[in-house]
Amino acid sequence: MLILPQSFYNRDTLIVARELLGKVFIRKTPSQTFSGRLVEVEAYLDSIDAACHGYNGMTKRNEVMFGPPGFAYVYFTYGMHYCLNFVTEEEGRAAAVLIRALEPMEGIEAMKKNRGTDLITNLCSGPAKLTMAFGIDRTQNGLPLSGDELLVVDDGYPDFETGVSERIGLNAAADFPWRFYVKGSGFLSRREK
DNA sequence: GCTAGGATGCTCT
DNA sequence: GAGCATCCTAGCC
Repeated sequence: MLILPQSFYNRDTLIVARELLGKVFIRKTPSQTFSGRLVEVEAYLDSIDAACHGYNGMTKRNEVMFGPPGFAYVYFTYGMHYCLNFVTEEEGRAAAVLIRALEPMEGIEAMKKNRGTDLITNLCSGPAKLTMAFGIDRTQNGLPLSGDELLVVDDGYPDFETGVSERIGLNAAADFPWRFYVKGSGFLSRREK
C-alpha cells in the first residue's frame, strides 16, 4: 500500500490520468471509511482546452485548480450534483483529472444508503454518483489527496488494458480523446461498444 | 433496448 | 439571465 506522493500529480495531466486507473481512492470519516478503485477518468488541460474550468482564468470557483497538485477540486453543477477532480501540474497551471467512475470496495452498505439503490454497479458509475455514494460535497474542496480524510493509494493492482475515448457530456472541445478507462470493467459510466 | 425532457441552483457575464 | 464536466424516469420501440 503506497500513498501516491505529490510528485505523482505534478506531471503531464494525460499521463497522470492514465496512471490513476487501477489506483484506490479512499475517504475516511470518524464513523465510516469509503474506498473504491478508479476505473474511469477524464483529463482537463488548461490553455488549449475550452472545456477546462480554468480556460478563462481564475475565478472563485476554480481557484483550487490553479493551486499546487495533489489536491481535490470539487464543484457543483446542474443545480444538484457534485463532481470530484484531482488537481495536476505545477502551481499556477489550471489542470485536473475528473473522476468519472469507481469500483466500490469498502463502505458498500453506506454507499447503498447514500445512493438509494442496492445495485453495486450503479453506486459509483458516474461522476455525480460517486460523490453522492462517498458523501463528498463542497466541504472536501481543496483537501489534500494524501491527508487524513482523502487518500489515493497503489495496492499493486495487476496490469489491465486501458481504453481511450472522447470525453462525455461536453459542448466545448468535445473531440479530444482524453477519457481513459479500464477495459472490461463492469463499473463504467457508459457501456463499452 | 432506446431517447427525450425535467429537476434544480450555483456561477459567471 | 444563460449555461452548465449529470441523473433519473417515462414512454416508446
